[in-house]
Amino acid sequence: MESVRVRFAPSPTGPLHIGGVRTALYNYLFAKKNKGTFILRIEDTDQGRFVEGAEEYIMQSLEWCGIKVDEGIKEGGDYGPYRQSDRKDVYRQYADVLIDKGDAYYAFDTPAELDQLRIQAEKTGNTFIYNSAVRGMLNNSESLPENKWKEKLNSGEPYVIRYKMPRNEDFHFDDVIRGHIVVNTDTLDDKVLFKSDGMPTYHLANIVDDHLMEITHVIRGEEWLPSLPLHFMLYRSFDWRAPLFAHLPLLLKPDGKGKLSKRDGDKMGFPVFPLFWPYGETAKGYREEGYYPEAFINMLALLGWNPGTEQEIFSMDELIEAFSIDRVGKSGSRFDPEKVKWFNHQYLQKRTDNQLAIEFREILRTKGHHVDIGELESLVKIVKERVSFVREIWDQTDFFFEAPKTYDPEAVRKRWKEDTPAILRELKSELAKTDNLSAAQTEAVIKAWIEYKGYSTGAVMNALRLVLVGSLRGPHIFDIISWIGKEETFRRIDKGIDVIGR
RNA sequence: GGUCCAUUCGUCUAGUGGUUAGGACGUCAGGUUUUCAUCCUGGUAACAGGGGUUCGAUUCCCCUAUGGACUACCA
Repeated sequence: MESVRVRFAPSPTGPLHIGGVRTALYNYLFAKKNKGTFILRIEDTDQGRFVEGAEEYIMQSLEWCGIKVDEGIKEGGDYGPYRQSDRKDVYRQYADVLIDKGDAYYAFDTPAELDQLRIQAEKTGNTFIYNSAVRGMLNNSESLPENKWKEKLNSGEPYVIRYKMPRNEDFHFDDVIRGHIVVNTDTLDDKVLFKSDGMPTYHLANIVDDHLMEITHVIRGEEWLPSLPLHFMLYRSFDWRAPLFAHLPLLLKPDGKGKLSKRDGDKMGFPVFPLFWPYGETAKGYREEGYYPEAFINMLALLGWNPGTEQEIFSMDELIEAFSIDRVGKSGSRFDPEKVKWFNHQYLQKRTDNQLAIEFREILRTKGHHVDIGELESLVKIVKERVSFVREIWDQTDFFFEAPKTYDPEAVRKRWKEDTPAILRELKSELAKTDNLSAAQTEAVIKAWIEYKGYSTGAVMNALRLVLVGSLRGPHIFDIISWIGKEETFRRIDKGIDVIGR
């Protein structure tokens, strides 16, 4: 049995967005599920759109996501080079093969001339298609006499090589996700295969490389579906066996219209990139926003694919095990930023207190607090289930580190009565009698005391919370007292009485 | 405009020629929590429309509508 080889083939024109990451992920899952090879090929045949740093960004993004490349620029492999600009020399000979076979030809039309034709066609409500219908009237080796076009060629006049799309043929082919598709070749055009700058276009480079790299399955975005007939046609012309194709549905904008684009992130307040992109127009990434790669990947995997069971939380290994291309949907998926947060919450709960303490310690440092890791573990334990992100731990625990500076006026109005200061002072002296202020011990002491005195539990507890936290929020009050200690508790009671007064 | 693709709760989706059309996110309500959040329980909400085929269509076919992709010497 032939081994599976798939490739993710982005073009380094900027940061990879989540749609691209998902394509990479599905390729990876498919490869690993089938004990195959995942290849990263950089398609940089358009020199004009090359963006510095993009290639490195792509590799780092995959790494952060836990998508491991088997063959690629950094990893090496037997089918390199893995960057198309480094393969420049291999493409021309294949274009020539097509010319020799009569399946391609030289064309000398300038971009300006073609633009003109398109504009003219548009005026009459038509679309200009460079194909068998007009080929003979244009400036190419099909229309010109042989001596004429050879002369142009020899004189160094710029030219492109175009594929000679057959006339009026119903062309049948299959897509793993879409099924059987039939297209009449008259609706297709004579695509440029080789550009005047000496570089191949996507179509040629892609087919040649997939063949040379022995790719068995092409899994890519749906935006390529319209050019699939051309690609199959090329395989036929070369007399190569075509790989299987699977076109993934697109990711759509959360608010409705159109496919998700790189600009949507900042516009709608959620990241569309895995990592921060520091060049040009800067854009935030999931990593910097505090998402775990496992959560990000889990969400992405389920956007357009489902396991057919009700399981939702998947590790990468579980995804590999469960993945199947037949369970990829046909329609576009609207990206929902809310659901990623939920996934992150799930993954955060699965982390150990020690891991979270280490992560939180970094944030604490930036706030100027240096706390023993053991203490942080006990703190994290108290609040972890309340948060979805590590950075939110600070929002839930700021009052553990800093006494309240202000007191929520609304809470004061509702919970601070005439006799509150006196009660709190009483409570203080009651607590002073105890040395052990564990949460359980504190709870026992306070509750017994409240009962003995016949006070209202709500009144005491809320007032106490108010002086300790500054507002009516946060975890159990006994946990707070236990963590900050007796002295700090007393200081806060005094300060609260002093500031709130009466 | 042309070509191709798609269409189940607001969103991601399961599903079947006969189901109370299932789950998750969100949302709402109740419970737990002396607070807030979490959590638990419950509710809300969908087969785009019209024709067929059929004893019966959400499911199969056609049309329409809507959405999307492509329509470059970009990928």
